Amino acid sequence: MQFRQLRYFVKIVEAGSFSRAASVVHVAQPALSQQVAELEERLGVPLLQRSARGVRPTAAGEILYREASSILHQLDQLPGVVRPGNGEPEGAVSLGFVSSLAPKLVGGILAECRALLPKVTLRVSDGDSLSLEKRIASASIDLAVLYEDEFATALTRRPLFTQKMYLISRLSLPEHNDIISLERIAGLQLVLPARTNGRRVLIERAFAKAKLKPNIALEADTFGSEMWAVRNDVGCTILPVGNMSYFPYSFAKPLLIDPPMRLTCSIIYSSDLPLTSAGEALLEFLIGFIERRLRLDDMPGTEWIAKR
Amino acid sequence: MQFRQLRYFVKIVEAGSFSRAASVVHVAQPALSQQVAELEERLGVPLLQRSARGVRPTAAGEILYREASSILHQLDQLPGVVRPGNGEPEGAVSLGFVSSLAPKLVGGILAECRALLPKVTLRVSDGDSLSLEKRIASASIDLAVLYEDEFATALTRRPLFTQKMYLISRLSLPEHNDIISLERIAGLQLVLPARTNGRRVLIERAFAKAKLKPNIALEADTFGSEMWAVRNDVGCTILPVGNMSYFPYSFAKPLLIDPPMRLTCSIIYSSDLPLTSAGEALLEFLIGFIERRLRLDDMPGTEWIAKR
DNA sequence: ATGCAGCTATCGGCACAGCCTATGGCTATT
DNA sequence: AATAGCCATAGGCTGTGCCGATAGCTGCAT
Repeated sequence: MQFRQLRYFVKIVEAGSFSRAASVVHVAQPALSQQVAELEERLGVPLLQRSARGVRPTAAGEILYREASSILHQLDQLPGVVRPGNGEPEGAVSLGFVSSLAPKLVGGILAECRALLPKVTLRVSDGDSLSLEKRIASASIDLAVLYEDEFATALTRRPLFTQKMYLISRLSLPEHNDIISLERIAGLQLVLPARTNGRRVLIERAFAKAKLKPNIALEADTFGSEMWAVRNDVGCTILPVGNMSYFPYSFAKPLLIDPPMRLTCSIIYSSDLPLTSAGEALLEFLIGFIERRLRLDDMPGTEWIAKR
Repeated sequence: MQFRQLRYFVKIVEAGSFSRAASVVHVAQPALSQQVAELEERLGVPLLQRSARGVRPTAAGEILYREASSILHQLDQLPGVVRPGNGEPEGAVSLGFVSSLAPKLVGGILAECRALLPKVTLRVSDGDSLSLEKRIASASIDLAVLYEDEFATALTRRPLFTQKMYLISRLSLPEHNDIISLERIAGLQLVLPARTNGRRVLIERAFAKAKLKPNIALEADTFGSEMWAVRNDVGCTILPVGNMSYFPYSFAKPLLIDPPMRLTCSIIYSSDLPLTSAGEALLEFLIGFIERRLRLDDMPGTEWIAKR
């Protein structure tokens, strides 16, 4: 793949014709034909619809145009971005939040960060813990807030807080003292998210450690569908009670799990390479922000562990 | 600028040495020296600290490493992303929100969008209306929600709602019927955001139309500082009353402005090129989401105008 | 000190990617 | 039917970027 090909392609789409674009980029028209042809071959998709009046992008071409523009834009910014930041944190930082936390955090973070670090541009995405981890590894995002206990060596981890896990079910189970054992849970139908979810990973590991196997009745990837399934008695689920605040439906009393299971929320970033100064500043800001937000909510079973 | 250079550079940083990287990318070591030298010259900054044991990135090099990794990652994704999406919307969409609206909207959007359009990855940024507009023009983001009345021709505009503007001051002003004229306001000290802000642009235009000039006592770029300044009687400001809900401080009663001034909130996107199917889906989702959110808040002086 | 091992920078030569001009085929317009 | 504009193809040329060889540097062992 060539940078030049993308630049040509973008100019051709904008000009609506090979020949007009040729005069814009100061090369002869056949050169553009060649480059686009190679691009199309490489991607295995026709990108432009040729006609006697010029060209129009195909569906694939439109997608490529957007992606390419964005890439080229980043490329243009490089010379400015790369100059060593002197003093005030400045530049772009990409954040990733695990989907279950994103709604609670993102809005406030955007607002406060803009006031506190006005020269820092934030980009925010969400996803499940595993894909966030991958995106950290590939340096596609700088910092991620997610649920995870064990990490690849290339990641630095700042644990923030832990949450006790409870068994949630539609109907009451006959347990003493509101405590239920893993053995008992192994006999129940469970509703859990897919294996890319940090909570799921923790649960699997707890079962494996006790030489048990969870009995998964349904994999529900969005929290809403998971709650729906539990409410309709498809099975039980396991989660920190704090997560349920948005779903005040009628469930049985949560049962504490024995042995206790704690979900850890951390901020991670790549160990391979230090953060930029803007990244550093944001890391500290995030820790403070999440702590404040957490104390505000005061969810049972939640314990703050990060040091400042 | 060449992709090859970025790819080489990234590999060199990861390998910690030119020669090791050379064997990784299967070229001779001098080729890498050349390419990096050219890259450094082009950017005007040394990127690598050479030593007898290998190389370490300089501060600028670390920044470039992050940026380059992210660019190359996008590049790698291209072949997969470009293939025409059949049926369900899929792919990445970049959204921009004007800073004053971002906190209210972003969290909920991430959550609902993930449930509704699971295959769509969102990237979110915020900024003031003018920079968002620029980023739309450069295709660095796909859709933006902002305050603006007049647009460059290359932008398509979907107006969402308008809000009546009021004069906010610390102390009561002796006006009849809670209405104040622009002439009167021209005699007052104002606290307003910088010229890149959509609200500021609207106000400037209203004054210009009446052949008046606003008397700016202070430019306050974050909403918090603006409110602080008004509360401390540095001057008055002009805004939709809905914006003040987060600042329940003691101000005088808002005065309606004569002639009436309405701030329009719109979604914009590039007219040059249609949205991807994921972008289309998100546009419709956003309109619905913002309408619901607005009706929930029920702010006085707000009028929904978008058609479905 | 001296030599060695390992690193990066420089140099000259070569191959090919990518550009140019010229041209041909196509389609919509006149 | 002629024309004007469009894109694709072909053949020749040029400059970019590769290679191998080598020089210069630094830290470490002898």
